[in-house]
Amino acid sequence: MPITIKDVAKKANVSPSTVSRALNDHPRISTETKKQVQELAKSMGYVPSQAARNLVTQRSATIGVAVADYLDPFYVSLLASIEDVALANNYDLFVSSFYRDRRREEKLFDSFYEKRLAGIIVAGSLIDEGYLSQENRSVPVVLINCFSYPFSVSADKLAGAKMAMEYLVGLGHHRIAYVSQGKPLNTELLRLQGYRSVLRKHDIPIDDSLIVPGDGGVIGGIKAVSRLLDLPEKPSAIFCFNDMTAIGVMNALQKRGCQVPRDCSVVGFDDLEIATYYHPSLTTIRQPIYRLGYRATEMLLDLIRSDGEVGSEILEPELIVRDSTARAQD
Amino acid sequence: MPITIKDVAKKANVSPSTVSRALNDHPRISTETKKQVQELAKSMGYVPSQAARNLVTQRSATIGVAVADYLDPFYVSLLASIEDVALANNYDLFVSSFYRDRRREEKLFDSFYEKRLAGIIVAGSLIDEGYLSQENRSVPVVLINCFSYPFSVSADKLAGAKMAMEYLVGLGHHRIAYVSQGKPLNTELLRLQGYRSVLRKHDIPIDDSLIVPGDGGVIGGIKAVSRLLDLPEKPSAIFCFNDMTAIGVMNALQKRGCQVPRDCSVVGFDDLEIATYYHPSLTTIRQPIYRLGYRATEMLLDLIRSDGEVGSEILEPELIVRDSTARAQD
DNA sequence: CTGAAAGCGCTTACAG
DNA sequence: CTGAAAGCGCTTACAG
Repeated sequence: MPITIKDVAKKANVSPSTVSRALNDHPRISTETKKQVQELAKSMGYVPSQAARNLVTQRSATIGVAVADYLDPFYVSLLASIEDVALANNYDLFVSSFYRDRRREEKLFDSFYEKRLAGIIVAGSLIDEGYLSQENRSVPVVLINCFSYPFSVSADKLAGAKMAMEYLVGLGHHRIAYVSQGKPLNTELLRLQGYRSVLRKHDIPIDDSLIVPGDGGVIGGIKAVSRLLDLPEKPSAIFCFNDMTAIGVMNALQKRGCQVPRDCSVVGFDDLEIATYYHPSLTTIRQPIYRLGYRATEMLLDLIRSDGEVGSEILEPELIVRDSTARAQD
Repeated sequence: MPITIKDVAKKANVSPSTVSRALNDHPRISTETKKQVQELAKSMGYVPSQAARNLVTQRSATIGVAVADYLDPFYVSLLASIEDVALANNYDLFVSSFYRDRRREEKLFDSFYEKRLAGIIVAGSLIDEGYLSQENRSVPVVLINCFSYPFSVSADKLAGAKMAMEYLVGLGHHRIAYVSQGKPLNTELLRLQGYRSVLRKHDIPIDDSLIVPGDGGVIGGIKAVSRLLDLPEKPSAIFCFNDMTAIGVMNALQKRGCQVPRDCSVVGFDDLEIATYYHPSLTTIRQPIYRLGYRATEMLLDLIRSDGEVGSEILEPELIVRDSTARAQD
């Protein structure tokens, strides 16, 4: 059994109250007893029980973070800045993934709520504005990349998709495919909207057979390619939902003897580390990952501290040109 | 403020004890009141406080998982099986990374202990057997890939390294480099031991300039290559600490105009998803990732339930031949 | 089958 | 500056 505050009190010949105050640097306590108690507690290996403390103070210093997919480095990279801000403010993190499964996301939220966490950040939510109906549960929730939710930080997916498409069109590509995530979420619909609007703007006809579903991961990209290469008229460029999809796409293209970028250009979305190191390196739309996590956490801390009104924030993405794109051939 | 058991009791005109029993499916309670209370609680949106429950029952249904690096998919893949076993046994997971930093690992352990978690799994520990000295803190700890710790599950790194080296030597390679993780951990030393023993066995002289440090990630692999390509006599094959390192290595080789596998063979360790999808696909040593996490969690549950003696377990790795390796040229 | 009471390990007004 | 007491939200022997 762990050592309790009473054990320390007994050994120090003081009351539990005094031990508590000593350990919490309370002002009204003599420097002497404070130091004595602190040393004794340490030597006994005393570690306070967070559960007991949270219960009595009615607050918690833990933030819950739910990410869509551990295996997508985008979400994992987000954790770095979330952790930086959280630790700097003496919060720690409870991280979990819901594997792009709505049920699991709901369960995760329940389990966070049972723990009475101070607040929750969800990245890649499938519930989206659904969190609004949870407002009777009094816990602040901030979403990343769901701009329709009032407390959220997002990269501008529409602008990002437009950049990618303008760039490809500018290279002379007319048959441009889009490999989606396969789920009709906001973040998906905005990319698709960008895809369509740029084509329309340049009077390029929209061919729905060039819009194929992926799954947000490598496998989805691979499957998408086999559909695209079976088309009577193949695409000369492929815009992908994200970098993981793009890696699957590039891999499948190369396996089928289709050189990137000579025979087909590929553009991703996210700018993961692997985008730089894949061969060929990947042209992509960089999401401001660090800023996303940073601002989301600051926003959550604001909500925790003051219930203050905060709006949804939108950050600008950036086109990063690398070796997976080239001029259209003819 | 969240709804408490008292709120439900008042509204249901029963005592808090009865509410508690109804919600916990206690046997000695009438089916009728049980159902009534359960429905009322649900309609009121009552969610029990885990902190309060843990405090009074003196146990927790949460397992802490500390992994060396979120950005290395090896660790993240481990989470899948850990989660499977944990959820099947009604435990949930508290996951965190210590970013290959010993201080952070220590802090993480403290923070886990404050939460009085049921047990802890550490993958890629830098503390290793150091956890033994923490035994006064009464929490079971299972390590993954640290076979010198009594409660651990590991892949056989020595055997894995030997497989990789025997395979390369069998292809006719004599100048084989090793890119390490850069830290003198067990898991590293065993690979090095395997590297050396195979060379010795085949009477190939050991050239220490071919042993260069990486950092367990892509960047380390890239840096290692610039050192290797500056050698007067270049290696014809490179054995890498892990797949992430190998990706850095392959990338740097290709950037410097060195074709893989024609000019240089590369072997990784882990068999991450990306090993299949990188171009060229990576020959590697497969760690039984799912089994590692699975057995570690079962072992931890045994410890939680019975304090029973458990030994350290070693699982066999497997050589996966792909396209990053070829016969030596001359 | 149900309720009143004690207690888990803390913190914090309230006295002194 | 220190201690006794109450209480956070639960569970669970102990009575009835």
